[in-house]
Amino acid sequence: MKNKINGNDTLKKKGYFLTAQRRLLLDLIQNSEGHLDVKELYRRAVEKDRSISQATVYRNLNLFKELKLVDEMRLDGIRCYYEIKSTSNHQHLICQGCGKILEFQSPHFDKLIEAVNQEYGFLVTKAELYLEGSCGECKDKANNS
Amino acid sequence: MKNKINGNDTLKKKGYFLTAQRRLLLDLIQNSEGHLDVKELYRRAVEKDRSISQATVYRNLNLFKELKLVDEMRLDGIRCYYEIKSTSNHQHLICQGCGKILEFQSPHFDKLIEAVNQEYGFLVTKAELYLEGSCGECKDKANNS
DNA sequence: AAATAAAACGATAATGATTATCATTCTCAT
DNA sequence: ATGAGAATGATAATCATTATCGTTTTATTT
Repeated sequence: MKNKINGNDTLKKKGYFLTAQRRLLLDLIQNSEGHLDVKELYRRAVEKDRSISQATVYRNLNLFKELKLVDEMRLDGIRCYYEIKSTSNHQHLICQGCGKILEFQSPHFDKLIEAVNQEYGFLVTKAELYLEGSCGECKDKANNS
Repeated sequence: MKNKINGNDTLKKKGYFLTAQRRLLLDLIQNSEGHLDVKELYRRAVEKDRSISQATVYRNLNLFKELKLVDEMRLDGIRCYYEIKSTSNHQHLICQGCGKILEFQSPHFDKLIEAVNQEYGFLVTKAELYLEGSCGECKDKANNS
């Protein structure tokens, strides 16, 4: 699986250099299952490039955010998670039992955004939903104990 | 407006002391318009009690959270805001233009929670929606410039 | 291919928010 | 009033993130 991201093009088009570090980071984010936080991304980056710096990870995540190449979401109180920007605007469920992160989509969400716009005259540019609770398995476990 | 919070009772019932500092903090949170962050809460607390410590503010906010006396929400990437736990589960809009925080309610939100439960077997215990954008006024301002 | 200026890098110091520590002070049941 | 445990104030420690700075890359121009 090669780097299919248009990120490389986007960087150049906007006048940024396409460095080895940036290519590596975009690659890792794209090819990761699930959701990466800064620490985990750095860990994986170091495996491939022993000399890469944490500062570079932070710097470039901010750049990617700016260029809308990645989405940032705050899934627990502390850490941010990153994923390649996708067209489907799914939201996330965090299970407090096992820490699993589920993704979901719902027409209600879009209707909600619409309603906010119509009823309050508020133009939404970023929407992030944080739902915390128990996934099916953990719910059952709690009941059986 | 006196301290009508059942927090005082809750504290005692759970075996915590009802200290002057705790009373003050609950009072400030309850009687504040809008949304307080730690810094602002501390500022206001110091006005009333010159010797209160930041640590006490953090400590007790965590306690209040634990006892479900206050709600914590992360309205920008950095700060948390606190408000007395209310029965109406409203959500928040943050205007990027003027920083204003609006509250809103929508039946779509409850439907969303329901859908998550039914479709994914996920039991939601905490829901927080972060909507960022432009309020009516700031939207107009942007259009006229 | 060598020279160049701007951009990006690595290492690390600095910052800002939050938590932990500890000696002292309160709280409240006795 | 007294004493044991809880809470506080002051401050050090931690953790994530940002800023700084000297060096190295990058892409372009000779």
